[in-house]
Amino acid sequence: MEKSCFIDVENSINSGQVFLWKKNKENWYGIDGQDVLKVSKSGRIKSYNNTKTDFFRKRDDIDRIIKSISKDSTTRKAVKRYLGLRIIEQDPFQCLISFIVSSNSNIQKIKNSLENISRKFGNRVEFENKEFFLFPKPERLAKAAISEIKSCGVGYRAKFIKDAASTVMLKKIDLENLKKSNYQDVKREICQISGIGNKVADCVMLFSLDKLESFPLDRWMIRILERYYSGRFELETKTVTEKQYEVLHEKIVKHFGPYAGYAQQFLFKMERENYQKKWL
DNA sequence: CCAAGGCCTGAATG
DNA sequence: ACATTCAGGCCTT
Repeated sequence: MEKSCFIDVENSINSGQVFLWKKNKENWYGIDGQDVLKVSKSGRIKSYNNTKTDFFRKRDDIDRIIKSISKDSTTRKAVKRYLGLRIIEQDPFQCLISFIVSSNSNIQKIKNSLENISRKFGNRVEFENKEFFLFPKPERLAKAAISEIKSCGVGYRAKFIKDAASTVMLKKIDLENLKKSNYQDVKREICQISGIGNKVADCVMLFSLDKLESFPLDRWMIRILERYYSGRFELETKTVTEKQYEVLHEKIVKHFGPYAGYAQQFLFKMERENYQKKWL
């Protein structure tokens, strides 16, 4: 198979980008907003209601991107090991809520909470004789009681979820429109939603708003930078303050270039596998 | 601008 | 058993 069109479905889904996915025999089934996707081993997509989507970003010139981000031996190793790993372009609202839920949490729990949210507030559909719950629309979450949202296991994030849903419902923020804006503007916009800081914003922007220079800096990525790039990306404070995050991101884009987000995904995947962390 | 403390929750650790 | 810690952070003092 040609390198440029190969998609490693398994590793792409199991890399902390999406959560509402499960495997059934050879295929992966997942929720993407108001659609259900079935992805075959080769990356062929069949969907419940044919929403237009480029889920695996086939439009990206992956060879060029890989060449562009391969700036050091660590990245080159990660890219080689996880060839076919892709950035996923998912439904923006689902992505927004997913990463609000993700803060101060872990993959297992995020998945659990999101499944509860879909089951409780999303529409039930049948696809290939299987039952699915679509991701709830903004209106539904906006009008939900905080206590109802809390019952999904999200704790103090319940209010963030409700507020974020209201913000989208009232079109104070137009997610689709943000795809056309630049990195700085989008980040400023969505960081106004409470529950969304730098890291969550970068995830939302990278995985749903077409901002490939986003480089989510969580504990893992900080650890990776310390371990493999000693000195180059030094933190000047003990904790990652807002200012430090910004400074660090500038250095990162200077090093990895405009597709830094892809580098992040390869590095993240490699390090998590090294530590045998569980995925979905 | 930075540091410290609090926050839901459940799995892991002592 | 039971308490404490920790996990893909963020918000408030």
